[in-house]
Amino acid sequence: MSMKLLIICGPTATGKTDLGIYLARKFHGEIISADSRQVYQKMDIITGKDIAENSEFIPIKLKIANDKLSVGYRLKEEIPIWLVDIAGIEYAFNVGEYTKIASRVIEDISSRGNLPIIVGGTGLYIKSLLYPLQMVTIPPNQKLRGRLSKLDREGLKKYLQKINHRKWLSMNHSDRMNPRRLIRAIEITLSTKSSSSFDINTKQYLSNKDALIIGLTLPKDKLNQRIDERINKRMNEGVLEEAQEILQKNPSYNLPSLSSTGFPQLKNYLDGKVSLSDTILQWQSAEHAFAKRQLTWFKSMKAIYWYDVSQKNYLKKIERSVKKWYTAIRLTSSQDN
RNA sequence: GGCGCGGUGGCGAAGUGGUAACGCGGGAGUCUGCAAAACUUCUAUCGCAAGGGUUCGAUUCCCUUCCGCGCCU
Repeated sequence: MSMKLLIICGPTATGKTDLGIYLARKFHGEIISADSRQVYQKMDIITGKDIAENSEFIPIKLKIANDKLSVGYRLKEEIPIWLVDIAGIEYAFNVGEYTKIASRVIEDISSRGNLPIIVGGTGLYIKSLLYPLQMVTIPPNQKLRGRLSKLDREGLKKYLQKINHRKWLSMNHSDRMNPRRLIRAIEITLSTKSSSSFDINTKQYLSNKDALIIGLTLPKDKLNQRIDERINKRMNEGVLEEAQEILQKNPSYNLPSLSSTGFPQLKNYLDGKVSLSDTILQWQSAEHAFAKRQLTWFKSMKAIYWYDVSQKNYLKKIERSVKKWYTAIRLTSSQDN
């Protein structure tokens, strides 16, 4: 038997979570968030978690590498949403950890006879679940990164060319100009040389997967309009207070969590550098740009079935095709089992 | 009415007698452990308010007009 996995992706503000809950209710599903920012605790408003505050976090014991992370779920309308609020703001969460944890959770849900539904807008996280074997699982080396971050682009380039010229040649123009990518490339070649720390236990858990990928989208102007409305809503819900509180507790600003869209803008306002109306405008256009990047990422995933959320019957259409997929017995691959 | 300053791409903003920095915004992309990140690339081609003049050549100098801002009466 192949394992069924439903995936809902798309840019922000298209109603992915609502759809997830709707489908979860129909098909005995549980949601696994694929969102690189909603993994952080406390950032409820700015990150748009949209889960009632009184919904408790229910931890689950799973054998995972890191004890700083608490794996678990929160309920929204009685549907579990996994992998939200699992890390502290000061923690640098990353794809590798996501892949490991999420795959365990998927197995867990599946083994209980429920349908795992991945919901999120972080394209890389979703990709990492679909093609886990290709993901090189070498953990970040903070010390090395610290040292390398002192080099400029030329320095990084020369270093990489020296230790792994083949890798350099394989990179495209954009990546060659990208310090982070250069550092990562160096990190990988050094670590592969020194030790055999390849962590291949990501398993082939999805090698016999049967995934249906649904993409939610909107015409550009409508999408931007929704984004703007959402930001206004967050302002009314008190993002400023939330941001203030976070800033007071986390003086170090180069945390991944604090690079979330909106945060730098709000920080500028709180520091008295920008007016409130400008802050909102800046946040809006940052969010528009983010949505655009999400869209270009998802555009390249050919397996996605797209639905325009502004169309009338999209819900029914989705439900119908999910039902068809979910109840079908997979015949294509006889190697399963 | 008089005097002064200014009118440059969607916005902000440099600049020069030989034909337009930069920032924002916008478009198109990259992507295998920071991905709501980081990075690449494109984005004024009868052009620099309008008209006239000087000049081999003016966005840049001169004159006039229009518009904006400030001050004065």
